[in-house]
Amino acid sequence: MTKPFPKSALLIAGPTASGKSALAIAEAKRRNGVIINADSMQVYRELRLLTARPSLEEEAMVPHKLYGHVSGSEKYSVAGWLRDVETEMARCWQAGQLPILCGGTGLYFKAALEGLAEVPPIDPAVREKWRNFSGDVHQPLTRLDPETAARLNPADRQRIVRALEVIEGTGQTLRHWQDVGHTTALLNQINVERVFVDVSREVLHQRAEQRFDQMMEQGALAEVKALPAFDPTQPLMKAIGVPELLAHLRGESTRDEAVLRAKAATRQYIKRQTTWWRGQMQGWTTFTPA
RNA sequence: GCCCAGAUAGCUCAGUUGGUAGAGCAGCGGAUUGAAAAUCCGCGUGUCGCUGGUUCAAUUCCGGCUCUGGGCA
Repeated sequence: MTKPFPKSALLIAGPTASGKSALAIAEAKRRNGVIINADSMQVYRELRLLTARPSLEEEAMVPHKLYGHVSGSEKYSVAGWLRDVETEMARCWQAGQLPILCGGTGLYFKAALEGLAEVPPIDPAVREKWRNFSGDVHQPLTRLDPETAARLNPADRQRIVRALEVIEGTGQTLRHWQDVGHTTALLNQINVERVFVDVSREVLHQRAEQRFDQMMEQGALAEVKALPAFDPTQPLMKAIGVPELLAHLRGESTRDEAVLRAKAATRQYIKRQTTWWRGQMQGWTTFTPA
């Protein structure tokens, strides 16, 4: 009887511009680690600059996975990410390396720690139908799935559309699938160390704004200009800076206005990330970089 | 120097026929299960430029001053 090799993982989360990547690199060097991206936007190939992906130099220092591995034309989401992470973690353990999940997307960490409802795949035609539906969507949901409709704010179109595609695509309510059970959490039975990089709001704002100025100097406009004509509903088209800079390129705002708006969007994102970890992610060790 | 306009929330502005004021944006708080850097909900944070006068009461009316635009010199 051989004792099973104790599997471990290190999770590094924190708001944007908190210094997660630097910590991840230091830990990866020290502990024979592989950095695995846990950020919903840094997966997109087309946006290295605007998503503040680790630089080529940084990527050369220690192994980095799931950065820029997805095309912006794909409909990537938490489910795809879970599949990809599972593969990468298995490879790490096989090679005797420590997986280090690093990123700022709360939902991704939550899904990895707690699992995800096992909703069967939904016919793309059904998804498209509701996503492109132009009228009120709350009414139809009230008819098809009154319980979920009552639960959701009538203005929360995105969640309503999801509930609609689930009830129509599977014949069961979203609530049903969520109650039936979750996938086994990826990090179940694994020795997990959770670190939340905590930096004061004031410093985050200052760093994020400075960082956006640097992005502009390094060619953020060119990056946006080079984007293929993706459907505006593709996730990467909503990455902070993309809508703002596109509006500027269309002549709808000055460069300065676009920069100010993108910086404001970054501050608002920092606030939502902070709220998420405050409310959803109890039990993380906080770490404040020197 | 003179004339005109303006001065109200962090910003851009609205408003009060005299009873201490409200929009957008910013900000702050919250929610969050296949788009999550998404999506949604909640919250005004104020010497109404300063200073006298009239008035029971002035941010509002009147005078003076300061500052900022614009015009005339």
